[in-house]
Amino acid sequence: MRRNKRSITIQDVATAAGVSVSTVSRVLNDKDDIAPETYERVKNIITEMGYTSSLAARSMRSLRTNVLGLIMPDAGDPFPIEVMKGVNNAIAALDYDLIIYTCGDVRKHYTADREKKFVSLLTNSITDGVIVVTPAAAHFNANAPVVAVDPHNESHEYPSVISTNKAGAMEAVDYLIQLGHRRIGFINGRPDLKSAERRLRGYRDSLAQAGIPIDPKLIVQGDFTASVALIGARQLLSLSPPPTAIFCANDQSAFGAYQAAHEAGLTIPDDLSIIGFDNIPEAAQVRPGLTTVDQSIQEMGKIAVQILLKLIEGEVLENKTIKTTTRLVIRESCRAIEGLEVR
Amino acid sequence: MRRNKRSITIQDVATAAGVSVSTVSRVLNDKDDIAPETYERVKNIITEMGYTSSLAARSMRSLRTNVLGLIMPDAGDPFPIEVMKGVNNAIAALDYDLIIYTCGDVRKHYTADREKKFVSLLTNSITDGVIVVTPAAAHFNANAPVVAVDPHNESHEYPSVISTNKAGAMEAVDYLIQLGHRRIGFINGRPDLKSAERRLRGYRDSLAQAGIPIDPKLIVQGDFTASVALIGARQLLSLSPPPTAIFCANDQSAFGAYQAAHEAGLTIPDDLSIIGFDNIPEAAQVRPGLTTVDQSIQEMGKIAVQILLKLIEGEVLENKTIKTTTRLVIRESCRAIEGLEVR
DNA sequence: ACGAGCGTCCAAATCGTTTTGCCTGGCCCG
DNA sequence: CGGGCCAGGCAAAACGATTTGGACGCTCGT
Repeated sequence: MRRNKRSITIQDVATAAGVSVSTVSRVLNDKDDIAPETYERVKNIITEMGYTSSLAARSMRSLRTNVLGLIMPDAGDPFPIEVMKGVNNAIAALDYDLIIYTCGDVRKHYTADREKKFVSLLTNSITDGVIVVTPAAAHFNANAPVVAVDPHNESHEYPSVISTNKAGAMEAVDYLIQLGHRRIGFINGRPDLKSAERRLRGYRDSLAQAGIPIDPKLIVQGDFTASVALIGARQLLSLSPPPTAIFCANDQSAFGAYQAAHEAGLTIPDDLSIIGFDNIPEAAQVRPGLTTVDQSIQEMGKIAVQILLKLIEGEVLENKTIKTTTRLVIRESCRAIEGLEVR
Repeated sequence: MRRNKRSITIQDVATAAGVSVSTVSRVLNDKDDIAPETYERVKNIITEMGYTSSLAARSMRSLRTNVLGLIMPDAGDPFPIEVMKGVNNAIAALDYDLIIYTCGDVRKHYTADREKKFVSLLTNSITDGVIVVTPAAAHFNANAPVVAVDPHNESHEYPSVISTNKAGAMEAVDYLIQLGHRRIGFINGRPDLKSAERRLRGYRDSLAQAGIPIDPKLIVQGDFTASVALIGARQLLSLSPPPTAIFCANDQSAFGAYQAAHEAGLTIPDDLSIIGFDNIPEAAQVRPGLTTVDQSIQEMGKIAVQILLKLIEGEVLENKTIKTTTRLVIRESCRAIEGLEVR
């Protein structure tokens, strides 16, 4: 095959500087026990030659690599992307680097096996620890700390960051009820995800609390994508009587509902109120602005980083699941009904 | 510090299977010269023990790692994200893995130095080649092939994938002119990016070709973000007379213009036509749907992968810059003016 | 004056793989 | 019956870094 031109090694630097390999190594790692002048000289030669130490060799020898890993589905789903941003921003300030492994579309390439493989791959060698977004596997044989963000289910061996899904959902539905809505549809998320289940639970509990009976026809299946939500929303709007409001398990689904409303000639919020979950950036850009439950996804990524660092430092966690609080963000997609005050 | 429990090595597998290390290695790499029964036995033990070979050790010894790298700014910018998706999808089908290095916000952490550092880091050891999105540096001392997507400027040592920015911009402005617009504003992109410059050039050329004089006040500075574009759009709308249409250097900027129109009480497209560039997914979701120049960003990522693979295989490229063609996508954000037919 | 202590550096071991060359039986063939 | 060949497997040498245990001069205290 291709014969690579050998790259510059620590050896080359050492001979160029007229010192030993180990001396160069201690310069690189800012050890003491080195004369200021040699330090300076070696340092210069390093930058001059454009030398970078091989991550492979480095991480093979020493346990610490100062690299963290992030494993996530890529898909069209904005959730992992937002987590990524949060993680990235949190890390940029630190003395760590980030390696992201993405496994492709959840529905095509991403399997629990791939996930496990990547966790092994990263923790076995290169990284000091990894964050896994919406992990499907319950067990990893990792060789470094693992933190999960929004895992499929909560009872796990690894610590995880999740938001108060149920409370958030209740807040959303409470808001709709307060606006006078009684027939409220729900577009569910992927049923295999714990977070979707919790939101459904919040929907049910909120209605029950208000004494509104639950109509099973008002609950349709979704999978957190706009396209499937579109189908569900059409179904909801074809009921008689149709719901006056729809609570969607995530913002993407809400966009699907927007489109269904558009197709049906309904204007939002006058004819139909819609509320989402997540508060992804697009929620603010869409017209009318989407009222939604903010779960500050980036914040979740940031917290995951903090936990991971603690674990790497050897600290023991007091509790393994960290909950981030949700918050209702009111924009323009909901409206009061039945003569209650408008806006 | 933390004393890691040593992970399972090829040694452990070897002793467990009662064979030598090298035998396990050839099983792993599907070499011949191995008895079917030993192959089977070792294979079983491997899965049983949940062994994964250390990427670090592997890539240190052999040149090929079957891992590609992607280096990109993360930022709030959807462009690199779309490239990422394209790259990822292209790779998922192949026998390669992908490692992504993101350098944080362009305006904060992302510097040419960091970029170079990452290229060295990845090419020196772990990856067989890397793709860099909107690279700022003109030269990398890489030890493996490098391909750029939408580089800051075109005259480079590494091959790059760019779209026909100027032609795309001309198509957009031609379209506006054809709709009867004469006062057309332009919100520029980041001036340090070649692509922005080319789009500006297209804007100028298209106007010149139609015999419309260029009013410098109609060109405002932007930086590819919605927030800065908002300021520029306000500025444009405060001119007298204001433009009847605005061409934005990217979709993000167009969203900024949307907001400015909203603030000014103008409805799109009746009072103001807006056209973008990129065709990011949000462009279809926004109301009214954004007419924009599609540069199929994901496709660019895919092409970058193809080129990179060729380089890795040792092929020589016929030409170093590959252009992807743009295409005008007409949605609802533009309208004919002055009694020309509507829609 | 002599050993201890200190500052600076080096040689060698080590990490977990892949790869190369060699060994060892068994089999075939002359 | 003996030599050559082949399949199957092993031992050892890389790869490029970090870490450990000294070595080698000096200075200083006693």
